[in-house]
Amino acid sequence: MSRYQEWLIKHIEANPQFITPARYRNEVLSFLKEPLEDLCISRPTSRLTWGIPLPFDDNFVTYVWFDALLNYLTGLGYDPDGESEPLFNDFWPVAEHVIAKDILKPHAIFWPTMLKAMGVAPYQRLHVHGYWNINDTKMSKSIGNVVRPKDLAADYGADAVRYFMLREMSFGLDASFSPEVVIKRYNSDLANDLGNLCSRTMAMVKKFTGGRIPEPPGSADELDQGLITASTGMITEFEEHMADFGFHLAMRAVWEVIGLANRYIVENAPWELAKDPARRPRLEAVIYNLLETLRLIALPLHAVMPATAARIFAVLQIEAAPDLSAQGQWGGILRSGQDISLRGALFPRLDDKGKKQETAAKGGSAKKAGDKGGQGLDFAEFQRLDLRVAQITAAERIPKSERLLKLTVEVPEARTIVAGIAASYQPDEIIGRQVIIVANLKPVKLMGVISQGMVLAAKDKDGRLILSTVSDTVQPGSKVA
RNA sequence: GGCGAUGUAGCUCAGAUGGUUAGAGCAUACGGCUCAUAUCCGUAGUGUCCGGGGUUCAAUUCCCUGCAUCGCCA
Repeated sequence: MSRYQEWLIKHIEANPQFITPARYRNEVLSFLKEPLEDLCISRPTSRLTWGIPLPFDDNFVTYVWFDALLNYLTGLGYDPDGESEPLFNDFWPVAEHVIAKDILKPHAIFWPTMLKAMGVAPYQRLHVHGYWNINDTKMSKSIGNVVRPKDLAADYGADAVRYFMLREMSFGLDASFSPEVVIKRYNSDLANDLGNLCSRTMAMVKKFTGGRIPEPPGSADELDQGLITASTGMITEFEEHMADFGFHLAMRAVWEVIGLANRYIVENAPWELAKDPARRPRLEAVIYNLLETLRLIALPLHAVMPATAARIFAVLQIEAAPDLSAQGQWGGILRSGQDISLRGALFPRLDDKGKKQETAAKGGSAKKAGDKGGQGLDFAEFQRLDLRVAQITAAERIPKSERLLKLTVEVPEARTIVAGIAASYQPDEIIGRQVIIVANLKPVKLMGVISQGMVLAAKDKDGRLILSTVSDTVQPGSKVA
């Protein structure tokens, strides 16, 4: 790889957009300041039971980081002898990679190097995103705090979920998911801002302009001009941010116009204009401008919230397929005189409780089993317990607490568990021990430390706690059942 | 242990090639409107810009170091 190090540095420097966001570009460049070592692409079959057999040696396989790139190439019909299929020639030159931050190195360094060595051009760009945390803890199958997109869509609607995902995460950084955050975003951005803007605008159409789209005004005052400039500017801003994978910024750009439109209503107070017949032309101009703004808002939203955008277009009686460049200008599309109306809210407000559902950690049927109680434990219920052998790798007292120790255990991934055993054990005497833990308890915060599980212990008659364990050493993380 | 990213208002994030009063949204408080999904608009804030050292006339912004979180590697 060292042979291509200089080339790669130059390529990244010459193409600032090659790796985005820029923080990851910097990360790669600083990694490349050190000499690149060659990597071994094979593993002996004695160590790796899976993998792709190497054609020239039965005792070795190759595996993901090397093999995956080859699949991308051959999947498109790449041929090393230059006889690649049209698919490859069409798609490879415009390919962009989207990855999580943990596999930055293979995609930013190993693969471009491999491609260069093969004489194949690198992909256009590499986009790096962070992780979704769940209630401030890692999403993990062993903790069981997994969020299922289908459940979310059922709870909030696919459009709302799509919006949330793109708006809440600053692309590149980690983000935090919780039902509370979703509901907050939903209510403030979708219900209050966008939904209510549509609602109040359409109500005024009904009340003040006979349910019809008014004629476009012949002139624009300062307020109108501000709205026009902002709305049309939003289209290009949206396109730029989307192209850069700045999804949250793209969303923000749209919401700035939504906010502006809400202000425009207050500043013009159509309900006042409606009281004076002489100001009828101004009233109609204001309504028209609002409808036109709604149309322009729905245009970029089509990419993110297709159903919502379609509904707005339907309300405005626009039949043409959404097209940013063809319809992104102010005016000329709404058909004056058309009867229009909106029935129902775009995004009915959610109350904190009503819609709030435990999306994490609970299997539906198991939840039922838990309700029975009292009559003894049925087997399904028992099966919900995830008991595992954990190896203690670190232990320390939690300041100001008499009972609590903060343990780091391997199951086999590292976890922090707060255990109330400080009265019975010194931290260093338990390091290295194996204990049995409940691995799928909901994380809780104890004395400011998040505990991901619970250590089982027996209580002696004098109140001393004796740690549970297994009778022989086993692999950390082994299930107890 | 090594490399790196991140650390800015209660929360999520912007931002400045170093230079007068550091920003936005949400949350909070108060005020206003009534077209609207108890929605909207306005006003008000608060910040040792992670800690410590250094360079400088001047650092939150540059350098060093420490701490915390996350990722990669060993």
